[in-house]
Amino acid sequence: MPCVSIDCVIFGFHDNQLKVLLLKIEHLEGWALPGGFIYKDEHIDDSARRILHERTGLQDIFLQQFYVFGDAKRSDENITKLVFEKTEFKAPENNWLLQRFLTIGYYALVNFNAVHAAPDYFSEACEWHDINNLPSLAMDHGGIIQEALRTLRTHLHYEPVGYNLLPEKFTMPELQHLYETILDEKLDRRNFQRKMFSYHILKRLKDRRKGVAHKAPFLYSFDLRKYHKALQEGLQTAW
Amino acid sequence: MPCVSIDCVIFGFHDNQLKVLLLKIEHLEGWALPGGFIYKDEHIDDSARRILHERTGLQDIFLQQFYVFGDAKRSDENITKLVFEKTEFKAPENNWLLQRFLTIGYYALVNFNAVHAAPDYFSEACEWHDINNLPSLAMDHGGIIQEALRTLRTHLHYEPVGYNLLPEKFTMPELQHLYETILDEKLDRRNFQRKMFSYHILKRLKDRRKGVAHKAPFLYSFDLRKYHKALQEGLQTAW
DNA sequence: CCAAAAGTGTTACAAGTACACCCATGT
DNA sequence: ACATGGGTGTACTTGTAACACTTTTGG
Repeated sequence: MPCVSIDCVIFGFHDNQLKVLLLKIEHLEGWALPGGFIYKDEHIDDSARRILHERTGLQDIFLQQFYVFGDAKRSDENITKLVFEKTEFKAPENNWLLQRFLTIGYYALVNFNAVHAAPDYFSEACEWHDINNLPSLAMDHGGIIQEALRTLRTHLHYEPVGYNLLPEKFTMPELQHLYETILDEKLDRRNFQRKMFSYHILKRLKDRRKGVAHKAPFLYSFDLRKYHKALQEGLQTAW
Repeated sequence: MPCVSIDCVIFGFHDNQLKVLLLKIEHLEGWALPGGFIYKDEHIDDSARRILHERTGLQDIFLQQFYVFGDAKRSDENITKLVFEKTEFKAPENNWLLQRFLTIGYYALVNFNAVHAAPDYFSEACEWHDINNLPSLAMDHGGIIQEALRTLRTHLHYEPVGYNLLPEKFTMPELQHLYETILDEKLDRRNFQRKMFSYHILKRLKDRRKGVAHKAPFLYSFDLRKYHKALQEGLQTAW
């Protein structure tokens, strides 16, 4: 479909830091969000899923539309246009690829360790970047990331989030670090645990994390049935 | 811009009922949301504002993007296509107007009494309909209205809303009815008032509503400075 | 044996909920 | 005079926030 693209803000969690997957495109200065176009007969959610799969190899990912970026001037430094200008590829005069564009923002939550980042034809690199230490970004992609983060923070108050970002088994402190990183604020250990328990979406496993310094913490995993129920119905209490 | 439209769900409040402004289009069975297209050099928010102004004569209205409807099959009964089929107007073969469409949903909150509904060239009528008694609707417009209502209900918990839907002066029971109508639930009179006061966005006026049966209620209006501050920062406490 | 992280419980305060009485007005 | 809706206050329950002690483990 002409004049509309999809851009995905793909969040991962690693080393207690929130990461975003970015592409370095040849002949272009800044980094860019993985994006793509909508096929003629495709639901836009399927387009986003397809783009995500191409880039990460992952399927069945938490993915959500969050905003349409429709400033008329946002295409002034259109990535496609710049690439065309610097390569042998030529687009027909007045082709829609060179014109003003809308982009639909989706954000995705993925398990960092399960991702195999795959640069595409036009990309030199596909890498994770720390949300607090982003490189210079093309077009309005910096703003798109900030808006995605804002949305994620809001959603954190109504929906369970950890399942998508953490490995299957995790400790309570790890879950807490995830929340603290997303919200960018310190939380009280004891109150956090009580709140999490109150959602009834966690299963405490028999074993503990071994081999780490200090007291071995319990391992947990999500009770997926209850987790998805909570996702649908929302968490009754906000933060 | 081809293949993308904007549809506005325009909410008004009248007779203690929540209303939506709908168009009856000639040669078309169902009613439709006021919608339109995006000019080449226009921010999509400006497009929405323009469409709203054309239909209601109003400016400076509360207007907010809430979702993109991108099901590939949603254009199977494309309004434009149907109108073309039944009139002398002809579009070129394979014109984008006949193809698959995305629509960006905006919702607007307007003062019912200030609106002068204006049917456009293709419309027989432009009328308010009770949200609980909607006529049959074209395409996926019924779903769009439901999603807008869902969004409005959610926003009601974080943002002040009344200013856009009520006349300048109003009583506390009127404000409460508005909230009850949007949320579709009864609220406690005393707790509602306390909560509203706690936001510090209301000014109690000197006079009361006269000429009604029973005890004359106070009139209030919003403290606009504080109201807008609350809009930006959000209301700290949810419901 | 000790520093550092993990597990657990209690108390104080704020917010939300439920509820009852008095007052003013038009009929 | 009275029915009806409007104005206000108080007790109870629930949720949130602050905080301290004990346990385990690797170094």
